[in-house]
Amino acid sequence: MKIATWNVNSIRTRQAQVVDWLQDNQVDVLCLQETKVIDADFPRSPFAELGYHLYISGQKSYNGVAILTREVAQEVSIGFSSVLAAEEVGDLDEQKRVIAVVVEDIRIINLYVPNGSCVGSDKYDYKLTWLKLLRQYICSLLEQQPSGLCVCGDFNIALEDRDIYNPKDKDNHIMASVVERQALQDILAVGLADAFRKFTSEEGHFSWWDYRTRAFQGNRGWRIDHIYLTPELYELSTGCRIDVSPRKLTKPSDHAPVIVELSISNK
DNA sequence: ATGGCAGTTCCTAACTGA
Repeated sequence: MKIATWNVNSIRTRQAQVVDWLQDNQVDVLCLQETKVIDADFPRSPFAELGYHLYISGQKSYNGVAILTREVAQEVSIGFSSVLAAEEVGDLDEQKRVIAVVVEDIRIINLYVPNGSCVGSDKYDYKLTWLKLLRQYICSLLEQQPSGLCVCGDFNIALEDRDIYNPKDKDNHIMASVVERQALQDILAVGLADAFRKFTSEEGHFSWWDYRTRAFQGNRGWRIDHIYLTPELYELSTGCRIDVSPRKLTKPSDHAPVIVELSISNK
């Protein structure tokens, strides 16, 4: 079973690239972030024609998440409020950043974590509040999913120095600050492990490169797109890689897809 | 040190992203 995550930075702009990628990479589940489109305008048919079922939660201009699955999902849940009480969630579901499905008894959670803008900004506070709620959300789902969780998406956090091309002086930098990293560590401590780092320990592997500085040409990137697995699934994972090839295309997303393979029989 | 690019809408300017 193959599960992939990809921040496409507008599904309407990237539609053809995603279709091509799906044809070349026969994944069972594809989690998309930053679809940037309301549900009514999501380009469903090109993906349906490839045989995928679509589960989407979008909004105008910003954010937006979607999951494409080969098999019909056993369950679909949108937002934190599908799991947590309304008073806990507050307004944190207004931005469409969370969608989950159950496939092969595995719950696959697709996240678009807030960027946070600058350390100390209102958006940074929002990111930290959001991450605290995410921990509650994952804790609740852990209890009800004995077969395991796959928590993936654009986390907008590089957890370790080896995940950044130039990690110097990043303690107060957005996506690498000490507080953000600790917030993510607190989430992982509930029982999640990084699939990518099971197979690759060296530095120099990234999933995002800034458009503005021609960062991709020099591989000046960050690894901020992650796939985290509960212990049983982690043991069943047989590979995890970042596919940089779509980043080389004309008009690419600034992110590359990440794919994990699990040794689970496909029905 | 600064700004660089790309996407969207309130579309030829302003915003958000990371």
